[in-house]
Amino acid sequence: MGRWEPDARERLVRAALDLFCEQGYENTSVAQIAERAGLTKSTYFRHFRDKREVLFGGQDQLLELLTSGIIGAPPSVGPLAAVEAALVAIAVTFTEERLANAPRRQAVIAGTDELRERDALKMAGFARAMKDALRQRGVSELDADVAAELGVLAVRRGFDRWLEDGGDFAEVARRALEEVRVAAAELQGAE
Amino acid sequence: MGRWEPDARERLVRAALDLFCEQGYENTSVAQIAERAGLTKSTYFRHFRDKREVLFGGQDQLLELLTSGIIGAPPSVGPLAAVEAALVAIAVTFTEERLANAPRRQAVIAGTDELRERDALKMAGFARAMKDALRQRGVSELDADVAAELGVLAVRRGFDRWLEDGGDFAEVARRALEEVRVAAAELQGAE
DNA sequence: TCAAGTGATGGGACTTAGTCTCATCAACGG
DNA sequence: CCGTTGATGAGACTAAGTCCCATCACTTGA
Repeated sequence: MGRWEPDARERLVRAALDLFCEQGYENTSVAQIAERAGLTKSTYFRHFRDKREVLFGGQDQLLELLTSGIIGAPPSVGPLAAVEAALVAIAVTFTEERLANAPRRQAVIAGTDELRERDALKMAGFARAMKDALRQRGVSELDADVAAELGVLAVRRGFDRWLEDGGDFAEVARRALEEVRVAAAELQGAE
Repeated sequence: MGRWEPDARERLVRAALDLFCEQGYENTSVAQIAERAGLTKSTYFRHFRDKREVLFGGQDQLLELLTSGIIGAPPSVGPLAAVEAALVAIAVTFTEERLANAPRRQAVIAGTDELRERDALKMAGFARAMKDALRQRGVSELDADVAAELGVLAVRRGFDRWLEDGGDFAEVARRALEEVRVAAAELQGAE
């Protein structure tokens, strides 16, 4: 395991975020990112499959956590309770350090179509993972779809609130899901 | 309004879909698409902003239809009924001709991450449009979010069924929304 | 102590997406 | 018949992303 300066990957992430904030995503080249990290373009593409991905690292881990969170929930509980377990499961990745960088990261993503595209795909991946995991629990295709979609909505809303208020993501997400669940219920009769 | 061979845009769409099916999306270059359409790369990029967009034409129109469908719904009806009006409004774009090309188009999209990404962004755009339109009706931020997300889910599910069975999209989508609505209701107590 | 192996990196050639600018050509109005 | 307009062609250019090979740091085993 040869190594010169360690943490090449993290250095690339930091360099990218800094540059994107300083001069914008579009005005930043991969070569520039690599250079600031003390590396080259070749090395960049060994760590990230494209220019966007440097902002979306570690989301594969989230997929696994969501899946195992749902599958690991007690067999007796319903789909939404299983989704809640999934939200709690991913909370371990929402660390202080992540919170520190999140505002800048979100600002960059929000300002670039190319990045919002990647973000949308990641969210769709979350929904897909939760749906598949729910199906494994014997939940119907329709119920799994609805529960997963409400789950993703809760993640999005919970994340937004976490950005503002901080605190324990598990608790924030739990409240967001409850909120969404009640809204979905009350939507029924409202004419 | 000078014109040589008419319908350049449609020719590009057809050429692209054919080539993507014949040799795959990744193995097809924009220059190839343009050449088969009897045009050049320059002209291609005047009609579509990138290589992906040739498969997603006319979705701006859908945004307008969704928005006006929701805003134009009777003021007395609830969020989900307004969403239903939006689904009915977009049905005019789901023509026989579109149905004919849809299977091949879906197959290409499903097989390429880059295209699934664009698809996810479009769906997120639908949700955003519906949410904003609902907000204009005075619907709360939370309720608008939930109703819009359920609406997009209904569009997705309705579209899948329309691909298989054909028929009137308005009716199919209406049924899909009703289905989703009932599922969301029954999800509440299920333990 | 040194030689071979391994894994991460550097470097450069190459293809293609996408932008930009300028020339051209067909239709249309007067 | 001429000037304008709008769509196209052509080609230069930048940067993303791929590929291949050389190189260097570190490890392992004799």
